[in-house]
Amino acid sequence: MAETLNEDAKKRFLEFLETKELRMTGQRLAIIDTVFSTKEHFTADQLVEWSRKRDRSVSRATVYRTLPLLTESGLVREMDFGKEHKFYDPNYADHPNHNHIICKDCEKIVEFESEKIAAIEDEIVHKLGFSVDSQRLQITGSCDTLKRLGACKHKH
Amino acid sequence: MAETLNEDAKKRFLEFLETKELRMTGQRLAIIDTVFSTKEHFTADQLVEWSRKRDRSVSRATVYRTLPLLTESGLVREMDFGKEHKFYDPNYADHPNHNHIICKDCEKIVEFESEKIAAIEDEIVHKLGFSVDSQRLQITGSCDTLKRLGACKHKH
DNA sequence: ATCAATGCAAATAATTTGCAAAAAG
DNA sequence: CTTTTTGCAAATTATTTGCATTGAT
Repeated sequence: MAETLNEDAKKRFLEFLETKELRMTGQRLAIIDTVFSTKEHFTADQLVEWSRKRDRSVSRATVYRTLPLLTESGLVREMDFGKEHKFYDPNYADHPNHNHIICKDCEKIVEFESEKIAAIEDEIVHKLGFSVDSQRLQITGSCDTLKRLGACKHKH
Repeated sequence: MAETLNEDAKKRFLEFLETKELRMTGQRLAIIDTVFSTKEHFTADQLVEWSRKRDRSVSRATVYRTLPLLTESGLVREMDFGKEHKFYDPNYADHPNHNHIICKDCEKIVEFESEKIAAIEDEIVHKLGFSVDSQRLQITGSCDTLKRLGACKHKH
């Protein structure tokens, strides 16, 4: 979980805060560093827990107040995989157009990109009189193990 | 709002209920007829309201207990457009693979299908060791009016 | 100094659930 | 008759908010 900090993403978020004339605080820093030190999808609750390891004073309220800033910046995206909680994906700084494939059984998630799909989308959307801002593509299916063994629940 | 009943979708849902050995009740019928008489996306709350026009005894609890049956049948899909409420899309009986493009300003939604996208998805997903069960593609962008006039909020 | 940001605890709002009564098969 | 389904009202749970205080600039 404690991977290397994505310096670029962090820098871009700090610029975003500056542009909006928002202040840097210890709590925000702890949250930001947490978010950009993982490539995992996380829930609001996990973000509270992890951020508190960096700064014990981070409150749930501040996390909930920071999440909209993160999504507004475009560096993090809110994802609904049909589970009880929303998930947040911190990988949009590096891969602004990536998609998700989720195993219906074990819930393993793989991210992938496709120029081809993006191009076709663009074409269709233009014909419909729109232009594209952002897209999200989620595929649900069966992973290898599920196909092979008929089950794969709870990890590989 | 009161369009023609989608008889096929209704029939398929009744079969689904039978398979699961669930009983037909007046309330369920009112809800089902409501769902398959519109092509609009609706919220749980709207479904309560509309169903009550057919049968005043339909309670909120029953609607909430019926929605999971509808989604489980695959004839209706839960959609998250990033708004406060979830939406339900009753058009999956006729178009099991359709996608959505949403205007970021007026929130106009257009549904579209693409064989090409489906084929590429399939190819990529196979390479990743998965097979496709279902997919959801949501594009956010600007509609014609928004592009032309710089604004289009609240309808056209 | 000034005003934004915070933690806390209370409020909100969608959804879920326990239970006794009603209705389906 | 038996078992499911219902409405009601209370419970649950994620998220939001008011407010007095703290902290950034």
